[in-house]
Amino acid sequence: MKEADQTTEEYILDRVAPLFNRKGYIGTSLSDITEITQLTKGAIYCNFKNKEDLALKAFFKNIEFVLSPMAEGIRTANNAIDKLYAITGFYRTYFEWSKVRGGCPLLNVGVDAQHVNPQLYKAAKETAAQLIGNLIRIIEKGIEHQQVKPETNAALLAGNIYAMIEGGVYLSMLNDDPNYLQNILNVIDEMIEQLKLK
Amino acid sequence: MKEADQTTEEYILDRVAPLFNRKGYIGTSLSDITEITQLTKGAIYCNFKNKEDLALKAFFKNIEFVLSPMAEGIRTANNAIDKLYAITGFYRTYFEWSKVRGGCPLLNVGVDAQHVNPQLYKAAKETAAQLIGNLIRIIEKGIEHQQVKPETNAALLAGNIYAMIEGGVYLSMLNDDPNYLQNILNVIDEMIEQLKLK
DNA sequence: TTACCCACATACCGATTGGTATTTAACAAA
DNA sequence: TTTGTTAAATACCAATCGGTATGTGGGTAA
Repeated sequence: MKEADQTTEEYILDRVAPLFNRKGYIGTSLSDITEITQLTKGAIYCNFKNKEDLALKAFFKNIEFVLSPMAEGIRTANNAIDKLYAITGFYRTYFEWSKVRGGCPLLNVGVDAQHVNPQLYKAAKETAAQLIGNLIRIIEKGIEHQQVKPETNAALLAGNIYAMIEGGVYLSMLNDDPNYLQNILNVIDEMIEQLKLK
Repeated sequence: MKEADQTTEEYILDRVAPLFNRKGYIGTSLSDITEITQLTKGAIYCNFKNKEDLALKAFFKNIEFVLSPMAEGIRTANNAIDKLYAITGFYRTYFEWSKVRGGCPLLNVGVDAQHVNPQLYKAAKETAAQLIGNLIRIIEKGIEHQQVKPETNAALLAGNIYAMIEGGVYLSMLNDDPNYLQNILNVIDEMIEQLKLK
């Protein structure tokens, strides 16, 4: 059941995080949680302050899980254009990858928690800001190192790219069809190609 | 309280629909509903089969409300390109317009209901299909009448446009900042401009 | 005037909610 | 062997959940 060197807290998070991602904060009940962990409320409340605490940590766990393969690809690429292609390349695997986890946690929590749980909503907002911030920095470094057209508006472009990605993720999840995301990634790749300094 | 010629059913839907849009299906309780309508459960269950029935009708009410200004603009335009511009023009008002209603019902229900309420999820899916279908038909008619480049892939383009719009809506709602949507609409407008048959 | 109908209110239902106080059992230190 | 600690189980709580059975009061038709 529990992996060898895993604490109970980690074990609970591992089992519960996908549940929160799928059913949302209110939709996930304590009995759902005790059922999937095969533990009792005593164990849950011994390791987490309350449901909100658990949900928040589950969100970060989900984000870390679904995004973990992206960092490596970005790091490996040694110029801005290739880093951007690494990002779209990662998102080409994202539909299948996040689907087993209940979809994109950023999209799910951002929509689900807005009028329901301020803390979770704030966490989603900050995560999105961080992702877009990373993208901005890549583009700006690209301009700095003469890899990207100097007239590029980094913040504008980064926001557009993430809007397109999340929109593609949304339509793909809604229709259970990876093509919506793939098609929008093709458009983004064309945009990246146009950024190149010839 | 209730408008003159309004049935109780319409009155309940009017008051309850924004609530469902904001808080989701599970997040909206019967006591929320009786509170905002100033009616009792007797009145609710006299006019609706159950909570699911009410939520479903509330969704369609929300969709009809937020999208109602779009049809007129499309109808008025007398060629495909102008109809497409009418759509992006409408979505330039969409952030403020849908915000008072609790955001985009298509996005909210599509994300919220997926693993929680199959009927609502299906309704969101079908609504999205209808919107994209309309867009496809406009583009295809444009090709037919030599207003749009004949090599245009209507289904592909329509899917991309809606992904971009919903992504922009998502980021704008998440950050309470209309610019994400505006910026992506600018990109879409550029795409429309390129569709023109010179 | 009476009888009926029906929209809505009231009162109640068992089940479930998130949370807590108490108990238990296993282990470590003495 | 005893004691202290602590993680987890158990038992319990008031509040709320969605839903229903019964009451009630005003309008309508006979």
